Amino acid sequence: MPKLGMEPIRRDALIKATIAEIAQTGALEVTVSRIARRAGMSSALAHHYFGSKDAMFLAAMRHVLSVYGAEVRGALAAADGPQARVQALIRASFTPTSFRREVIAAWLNFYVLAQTRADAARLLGVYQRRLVSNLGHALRPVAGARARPLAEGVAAMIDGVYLREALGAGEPDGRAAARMVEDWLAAQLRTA
Amino acid sequence: MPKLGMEPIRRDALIKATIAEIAQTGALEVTVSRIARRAGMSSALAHHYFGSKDAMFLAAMRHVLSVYGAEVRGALAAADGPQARVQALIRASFTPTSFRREVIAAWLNFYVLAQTRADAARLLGVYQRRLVSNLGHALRPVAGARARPLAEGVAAMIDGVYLREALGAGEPDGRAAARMVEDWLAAQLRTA
DNA sequence: CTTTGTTGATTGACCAGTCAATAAACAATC
DNA sequence: GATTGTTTATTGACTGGTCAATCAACAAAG
Repeated sequence: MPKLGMEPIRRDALIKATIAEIAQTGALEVTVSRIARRAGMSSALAHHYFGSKDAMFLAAMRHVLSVYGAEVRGALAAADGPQARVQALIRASFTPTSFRREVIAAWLNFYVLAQTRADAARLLGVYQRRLVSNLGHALRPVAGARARPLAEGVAAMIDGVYLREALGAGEPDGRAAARMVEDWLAAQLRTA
Repeated sequence: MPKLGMEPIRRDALIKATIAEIAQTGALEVTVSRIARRAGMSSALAHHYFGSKDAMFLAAMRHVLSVYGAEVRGALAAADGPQARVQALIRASFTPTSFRREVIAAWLNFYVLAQTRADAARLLGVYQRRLVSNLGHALRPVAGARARPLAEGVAAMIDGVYLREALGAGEPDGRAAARMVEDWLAAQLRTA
């Protein structure tokens, strides 16, 4: 039965199962056994590949963050000019890939984890600062000295819209969410 | 040793200890024993008064939400005129009472809890809708038909600023946070 | 002596992590 | 191409510990 080269497949399955399990049962009740069962293997194998439950959490976080990071880079590469770059950054946070119940739930749990776990906080901080930095640079040609505070406002707005969608009843609407942030930013830019 | 009339005192101590413990150790590792010890009693007594761990969580949530609700009502009562009411609503979310690391941490954990626990979601939903509703009514005289979408934007902004402060390194600065939301709203109102 | 407050001890369940054992795939040697 | 050994994949069974919840018993106050 055992086939070689299973490691990457198993790791991937476990990471996805971890995210799914966290989203479904909440971080309070996730167990290695449940994750492993969802990923179609024994809990012993999960330990074999990740060593500990904590390591699995961290790996899952890194996965979510790297997917998001890739999306941002892709959108930036395709953007032409300052306005387009700002728009790309905002919309990248609300693409169908990232803006799904499951992924949103993962982000929420990562926020909570980052409150007490230093490594999680560090990981999250990197991405948060990068977003503000990216926004700041993109806004510089348009807003000059106001670029930095504006970038922080946009970042806050993105997070806030994220939250409300995560907790709202209906299906998350990425297009509407992005438009909201863009509208608010546009109004800011129109005021001297 | 036993003194009569201890129930309200014990309940209060347990609720506060629950919040403190969640903030300190994170929702993943809270145990009834730790909470009870922090509140100065045995775990058996904690069960005696609340019946279950879940009930303690819910009671703690209700406490945080009721404190916040009282603050909002107080601010609204003292406000005169539409602008003052909007300002009061925004600032009430960032008073020193509510805008402390510990309370922020509690809110974050409640958000996560609300993803999987129906009663928590219901409780949170009531307060979220009330905030948007309050903001909408206060904005009506100033913004007319735009009041509702503006209210949703302000609410999102409040949540977002909350989040970023909760995860930032420095001490939360409520005054600056409130000013930021007010500035963004002012810019929105200045555009037809 | 009943009500209220309080705890130590106990229980039953569960969980993270370990380990020994098995089985396939691969590789080298004869 | 048969033999032998090595690596990788995989699991069932086990362990040490912890936790939520229960209970019996005790102490004060009315």
